[in-house]
Amino acid sequence: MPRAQPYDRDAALDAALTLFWRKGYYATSLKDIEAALNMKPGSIYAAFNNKETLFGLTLERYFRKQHADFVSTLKAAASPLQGLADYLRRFARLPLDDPQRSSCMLVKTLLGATEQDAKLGELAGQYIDQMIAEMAAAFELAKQLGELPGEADAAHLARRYQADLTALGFEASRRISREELAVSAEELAQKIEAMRVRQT
Amino acid sequence: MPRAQPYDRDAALDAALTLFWRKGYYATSLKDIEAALNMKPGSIYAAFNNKETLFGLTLERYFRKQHADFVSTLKAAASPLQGLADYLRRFARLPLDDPQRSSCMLVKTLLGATEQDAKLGELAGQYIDQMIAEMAAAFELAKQLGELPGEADAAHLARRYQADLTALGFEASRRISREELAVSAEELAQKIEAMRVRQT
DNA sequence: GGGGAAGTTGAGCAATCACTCAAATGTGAT
DNA sequence: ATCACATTTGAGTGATTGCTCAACTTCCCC
Repeated sequence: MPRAQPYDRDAALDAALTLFWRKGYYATSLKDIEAALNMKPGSIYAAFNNKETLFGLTLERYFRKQHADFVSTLKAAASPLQGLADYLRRFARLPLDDPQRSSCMLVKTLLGATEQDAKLGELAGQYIDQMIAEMAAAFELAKQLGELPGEADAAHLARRYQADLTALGFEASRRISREELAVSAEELAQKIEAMRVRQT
Repeated sequence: MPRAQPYDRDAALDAALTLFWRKGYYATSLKDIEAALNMKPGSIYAAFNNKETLFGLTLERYFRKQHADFVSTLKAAASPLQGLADYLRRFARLPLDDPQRSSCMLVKTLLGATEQDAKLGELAGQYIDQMIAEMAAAFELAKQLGELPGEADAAHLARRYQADLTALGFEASRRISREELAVSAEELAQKIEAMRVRQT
């Protein structure tokens, strides 16, 4: 008896995102996907071409969310450096069962990718580079606004910032209390704020 | 025509370690293992029980190496804090094609583990905790030697140190120049050294 | 109300997965 | 020499993998 209700692409991609984020590309089987999307194989392939393409779509979706989140946090802040510090502190406020605490999907994908299908790893790497570029833009803006000294290396600061974020995400993925995580986030945030030149 | 030369357990485990480190647990097939160890399936199962056990053995092997490396670096240093700083700087000196640059195997395993076989993830987590405990012992020793102030939180410092190390390893896994990596490592190392109280 | 177009279905494809075991053979004690 | 034991072999196990497709149902336009 074919022809159930047509699928909801947004809902399906969200479900796939949750699944892939949690289990990773290799450990997720099409059976898992069928169950999570409530779709039969034929429909899945008609809609998303194949497993790899579907994963790519979810990765892009994840990136867009993270990117939008980062940008909106920066815009809401009083200054670039303040926004960067705020973004770090937000990590500590995430509830223990928040999916965000299960480590960044881009990092997991990059680390889990093998050379045999390097596409996914490269894709994740590109998205991470885009995030870093966005961070570098924030540091650059801070320079232009006089928040940072003129000799500051925005590109380097951005790479370090992203690495700190990765490390914080890794800490969060361990069994750690919110208080401990908050202390770590606070330290990193203050390190950012301490870079601000005295506005004499 | 059976019965080739008997296998060399150490060499086999080293080969398996390299393979698993590079590709991860799920993406590594028994075909890959057969080729890397130059053993047929029967021999592999006679020697290592199954794939999961073999992976566990390689993970332990990896941990032992990392642990021994850390401990010897600390012992060679003039003081605990100096040793911790040295260990960070060693990262930057690794050649670009060193397997160590492809991110810590424990971290990769922890992030790649799913709940369906959580054993491997838990195992990796335990080894990481042991590394953190070793780091905490170093910070504690630094306190007792008067290198650190009495109110320093060794456990917290160790967790942050490990997170920094993870972040550095992640930076190293990206396509990054040795110089850039050296700058990051130097920053982290100086952060450690800056904690030293003035020996008046 | 007739007829494509679009889309879902689910059985089943070849390939691969982790894994097994009877047969073959080298090894060491007698 | 002989024999029991230990160990490797590799074809082959059933299960699962990612994926295909003919059949079918619903929708929309005429």
